[in-house]
Formats: sequence, structure tokens, C-alpha cells
Amino acid sequence: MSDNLAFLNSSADSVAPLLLGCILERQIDDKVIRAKIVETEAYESTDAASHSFKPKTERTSVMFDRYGQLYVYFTYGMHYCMNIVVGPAGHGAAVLIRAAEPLDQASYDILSQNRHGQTGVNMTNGPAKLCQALNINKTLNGHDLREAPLKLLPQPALGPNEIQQTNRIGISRARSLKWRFYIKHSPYISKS
DNA sequence: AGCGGGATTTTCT
DNA sequence: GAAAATCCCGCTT
Repeated sequence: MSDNLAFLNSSADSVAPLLLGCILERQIDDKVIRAKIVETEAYESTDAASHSFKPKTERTSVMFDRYGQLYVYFTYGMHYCMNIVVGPAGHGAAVLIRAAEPLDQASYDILSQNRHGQTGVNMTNGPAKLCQALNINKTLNGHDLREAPLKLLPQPALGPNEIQQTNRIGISRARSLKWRFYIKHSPYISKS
């Protein structure tokens, strides 16, 4: 029994760049959205900015599950953000998916509908925008990304010269860590 | 183009 | 009671 997500069984900062270029396949009723991940951030258990820095709570329990699960949390009173859990059970690490770009016209159209008419990069150039565009909420918290209706399809790793590594965005602690990764020149990144 | 504030609710102190 | 891994709108240059 092979596990095509075995590459997720590592630390968040080493997996985060590997997720760039991978494809999210979201199925809603009879429609399928395909989007390429273009921006990620790593969160580790040793990292003061991570939800897993403190002991496990009901909210954060999925982050301590085995790699390959989806961790969805609710924040700022109105937004969801999606993370891919990495590492072995009990470790407490995940990669935040901050931006993605549609792979075909049909996907583009559905994303635009879910975003209430927004078009272009404004559909998915941020973690909460992406969740709204993919119709992801807490009902998918703990979902296994090997299965429908949301699959992660691995892709060959990008070359180092295609990846930009910088500081994370929107956090107050552990600001010095360079744990944000994005595909250079992608128009869909949340901020340059 | 860039800044400032409001929205809105879960979670933990 | 305050902060939160954010976004959007309106105002000012």
C-alpha cells in the first residue's frame, strides 16, 4: 500500500517549499476545481507563532494528528484558513496554504462564483480568500487529503531558483524566521 | 498607491 | 476581556 503523501512526513519548514506547485483538487457536487499552490508558510511546534506551540486543545487537536490531514481554523470572527498537517502523529506541525492559482477556465469560473464575483488574483491571493473560493470550512477540519472531496496531488519539486523564501506575514511572534515560501513571479501571491 | 478602521466570533487568560 | 496565521472599503495623497 503506497502512500503518495509520504513526503509530508517531515518538518514543516522542509515540506512547505515542496508543496509549491502541488495541486489541490476540490470536488463540489459534480464540479471539480483544480488549483496550483503558489504560496505556503511553515508552523512548527517549537515556533512561538504556531497554534501547536502550546499544548493541544480542542481547536488545535487536528494539528497534532498524522501528516496528510487538513487543519482548518476560524479566525478574526469571519475567516477560515487551511493547513496541511505534516510529520508523525503527536508532533504538531502544519503548513498554511496562503495562495493558489486556477489551472483551467472551469476552475476559474467556480472560484469566481464562490468569491461572489471577484475575478483574477483577488479570488485566491490570501489564506482566507482561498478558503472561501474553495468552499472550505470547519466541516473539512480533519479531512484526509488522500480522499475526495479534497485531494492533494503531489507534483515534482520546483528548483531553488523558482522559489522565494521570506518572513511570514500577519504574525507578531517569531517574526525573524524565514518560513514563508512562494513561487517567484506568480501573480497570485498574497504580497510581494 | 498607501494608510486606517471596522467587521465579527472563537478561543484562551 | 483581549487577541487573533484576515479582508474589504473608504479616505487621502
